[in-house]
Amino acid sequence: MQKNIKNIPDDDKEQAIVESIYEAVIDQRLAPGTKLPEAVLCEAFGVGRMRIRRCLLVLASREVIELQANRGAFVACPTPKQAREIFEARLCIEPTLAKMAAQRAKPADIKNLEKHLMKESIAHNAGDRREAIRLSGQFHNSLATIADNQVLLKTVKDLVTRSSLIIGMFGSSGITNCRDDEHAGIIQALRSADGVLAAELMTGHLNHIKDHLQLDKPVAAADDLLSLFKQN
Amino acid sequence: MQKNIKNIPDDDKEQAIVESIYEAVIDQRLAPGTKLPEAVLCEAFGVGRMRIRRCLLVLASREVIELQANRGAFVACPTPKQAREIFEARLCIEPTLAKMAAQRAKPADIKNLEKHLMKESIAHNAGDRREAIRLSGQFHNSLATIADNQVLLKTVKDLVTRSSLIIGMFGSSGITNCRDDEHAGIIQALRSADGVLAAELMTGHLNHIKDHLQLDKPVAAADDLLSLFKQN
DNA sequence: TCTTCAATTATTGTTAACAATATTAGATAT
DNA sequence: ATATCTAATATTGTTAACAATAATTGAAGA
Repeated sequence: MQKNIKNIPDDDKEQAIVESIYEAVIDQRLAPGTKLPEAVLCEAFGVGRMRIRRCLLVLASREVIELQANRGAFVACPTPKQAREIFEARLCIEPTLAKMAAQRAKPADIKNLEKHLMKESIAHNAGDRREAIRLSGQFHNSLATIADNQVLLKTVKDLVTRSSLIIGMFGSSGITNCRDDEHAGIIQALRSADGVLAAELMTGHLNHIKDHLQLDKPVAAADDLLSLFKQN
Repeated sequence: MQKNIKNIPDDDKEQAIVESIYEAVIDQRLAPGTKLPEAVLCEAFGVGRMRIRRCLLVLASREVIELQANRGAFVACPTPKQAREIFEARLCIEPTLAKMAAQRAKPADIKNLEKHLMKESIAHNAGDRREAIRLSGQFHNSLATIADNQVLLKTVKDLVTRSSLIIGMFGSSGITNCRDDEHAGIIQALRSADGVLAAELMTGHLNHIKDHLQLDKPVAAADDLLSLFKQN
């Protein structure tokens, strides 16, 4: 008889906390270098210190935060070198991923992407930079989802998250980073199941983002945290 | 003044423990499904339970082991679906990585690879399957090192490690999985700085490995694995 | 002999107290 | 006022005891 194997108890809750911090990083509500004190996070998420510490360790293992001895957790500050490596990794992975997505996209997938694109466009026109960044990251994750590969999805998700940090540190503040018309082009390539075109467009797209970075630029500082997570 | 920022105290030791378990998985000294009791690991590495638990969490976050609620840690048992996704991910990443390596390989890199290949050949001829698997995994990591991209290195390392688990579960026991002559071909491509060829050869190489898997092999259910490996 | 159930044992998960370290605040001196 | 050193505070890291759960054992019954 098949026994129902449970994961770590309240793993769901911890996963939710990790996810919540991921989201905050993607949305740039958590700037690079922000300190994440255990006590504050315990308060914010209403859990014990042990849980928070586990979440922080997972986040550190994904290099979304950095742990310093006896000093605590800080949102990661990617170096220019790391930024180059991350975008190089994205250029290595995502074009092929786009190709895979083009080969596998079902009509429902295309429809979802179109819906997504509209949201992007709205956020963009409304000047909601934060939402625009969030959605455009989500677009890249969506391709991994369509390609139906959990391994690559997780990898891309980490890279996209860290890209948000990079953009936060090295991005020209005035310029939108993911141009939604480029996303539109990729969707069009998926629609016509043109994998090679999708890959080419993705390469160009990532290069555009990368080229708009100023990889020699000073850093920003911290915000207050409790209010950020408090509305649970 | 540049302050010497230390990481988590004895982070080195924990990293060594994690690395040690990685190695054991790669070498197939730890079979899929093997239970990893905290007490045993504490004894083996001479550290407290807290340390071990942190290590296990990191390993779980990399999907090298699986944590089950109130039951403990087990070496991961990749499913056929996961196996396909992992090799698909490798096919997505490593050909491009090989291309990058070909563009960046210095003479010293080539020399190291040749030395490595010789070791592989020796292990292969000696019929030391375990060592052969270990070395051939290391070959793939070496390319990531030559490509000089830490992000991709870490990703590939995880994929190679999990590939060892896959080979352990689905591999035909008689057949060597990484054929060293294919490695030799890739090295030759690097030597002549032919990135496109290196990528093609890598694609073929990974496909060969994948094709030698029997992904519909009767695999013991997770529950049965427990009793299968109970050696305590 | 094989099942089933209960009691025991072993293992994992959590908590709270404590230790170690870093940060802050305050006093003193230049 | 500024800088420096020291004491006080706050935060992180560790430990050990305890709680919760699963695995094992053994007995009873079919």
